[in-house]
Amino acid sequence: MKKYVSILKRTKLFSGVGDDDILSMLNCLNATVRGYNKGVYAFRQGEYIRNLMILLEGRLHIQKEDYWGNLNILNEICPGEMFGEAYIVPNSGTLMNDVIAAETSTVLFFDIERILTVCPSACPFHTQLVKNMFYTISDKNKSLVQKLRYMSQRSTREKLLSYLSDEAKRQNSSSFSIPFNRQQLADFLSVDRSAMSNELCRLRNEGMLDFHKSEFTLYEV
Amino acid sequence: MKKYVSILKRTKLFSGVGDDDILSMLNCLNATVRGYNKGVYAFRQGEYIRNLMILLEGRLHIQKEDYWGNLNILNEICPGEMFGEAYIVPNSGTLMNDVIAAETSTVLFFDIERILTVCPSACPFHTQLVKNMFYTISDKNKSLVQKLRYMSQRSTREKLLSYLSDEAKRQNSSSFSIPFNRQQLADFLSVDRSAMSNELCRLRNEGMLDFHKSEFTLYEV
DNA sequence: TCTTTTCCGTTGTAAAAACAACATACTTGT
DNA sequence: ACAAGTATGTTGTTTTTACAACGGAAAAGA
Repeated sequence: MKKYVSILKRTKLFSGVGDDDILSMLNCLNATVRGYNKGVYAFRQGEYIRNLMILLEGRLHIQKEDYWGNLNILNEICPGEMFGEAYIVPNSGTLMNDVIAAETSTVLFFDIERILTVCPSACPFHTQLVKNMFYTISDKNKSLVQKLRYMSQRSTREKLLSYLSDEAKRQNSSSFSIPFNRQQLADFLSVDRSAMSNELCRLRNEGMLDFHKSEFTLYEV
Repeated sequence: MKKYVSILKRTKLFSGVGDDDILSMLNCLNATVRGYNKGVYAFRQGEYIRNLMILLEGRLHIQKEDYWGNLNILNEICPGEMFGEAYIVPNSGTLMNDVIAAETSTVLFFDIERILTVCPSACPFHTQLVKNMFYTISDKNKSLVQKLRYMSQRSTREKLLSYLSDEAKRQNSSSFSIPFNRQQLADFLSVDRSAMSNELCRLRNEGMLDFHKSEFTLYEV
């Protein structure tokens, strides 16, 4: 468990907590670790989730496949990110999506009840942890709203532009890279790959942007 | 403030807290009340939000209008619901959407820092409040993911069917009513109203469902 | 009750996306 | 280095949606 402390100290959840305290908190919170090979399902629709999780290594995709095989990547989890927080509410039902390891991944499992119920005065960092957890889930909430904004755009062109301009703003540069290949980006935005590829090239021809692989550059008008 | 206790005791946030305790907690949490007439903007894009809010009476729509005037209702807030939780993270930037009173509304404002930082041992219900708050935001998170699922459907037909079947499941009946008129439903699903109306009638002709105004009935295959 | 406004369905047209199929460039594994 | 597999761009066709415009029904207001 010790080898993950260096990762955890950089996560939002443990921000402001010292190394030794992280270790003792992991014990206190009943944390366990599990690995998933690339392409393996970590969780499947219909399963019960009773833990809060943090991705330590690798990359996870939260996705949903409909009756006709259309795949939609609802979210991408990167190392240090927390997930599963939507299902820890008592009687919240079963998981509605699949979680698949886009790369070989390591996941940390928490007992959420312990975070929320253990007397805070017993552990000096407990208050900080609750605060961090709240900020984290609040942040995720915001990014969901953000994605909802991309998705609410009517055309593929607008979906692309809203996503790419947000990404440029987020990375603070008109040149940036995205964590998707074409098919994944199409799935993320819920559009057809070839139509999207088409639109990207059209935008390039119009001089609005340029790209090589997953590196994009946006141009002013 | 006293007159709102009967509303608050039925909210998720104050679930399990007694009347007297609610009153004292409102003081402790620096709660204030403000009213908005129907059609008035409660908040506008670009404003800073530093509070957590609960809608006491009325109905709010969280919406976004793009450059070309397309309106998208991102969410509907009903009495007892908490909102604003995505913007209380330090340095989370300004509000990205508009909040408009769909009906004349009353809103309760909290100081979020007090909830998270005041020593819990000083107030016996503090732990419960934190727990409730976490469950609430977690639940909202889930409903955002749910809406994302509707939006990720490629066609208007699929968007309608996924939303309506979810609503039927949620209300536990094949006959149910939705809180939108046609234009609002179209905005919610981010599609054209007339095209959606068209698709609804097509579905009715195919015998998959029936409707009068906002009352819907789904049929088995 | 009468008028005005809003809501809903309908139709035709133009635009856009989905789909299918293929060519080329790039990766990966051996 | 070579072969096999994957990713990306391209084109033409079909399907679907957006848009605009309108008529009737229902609701709200005077």
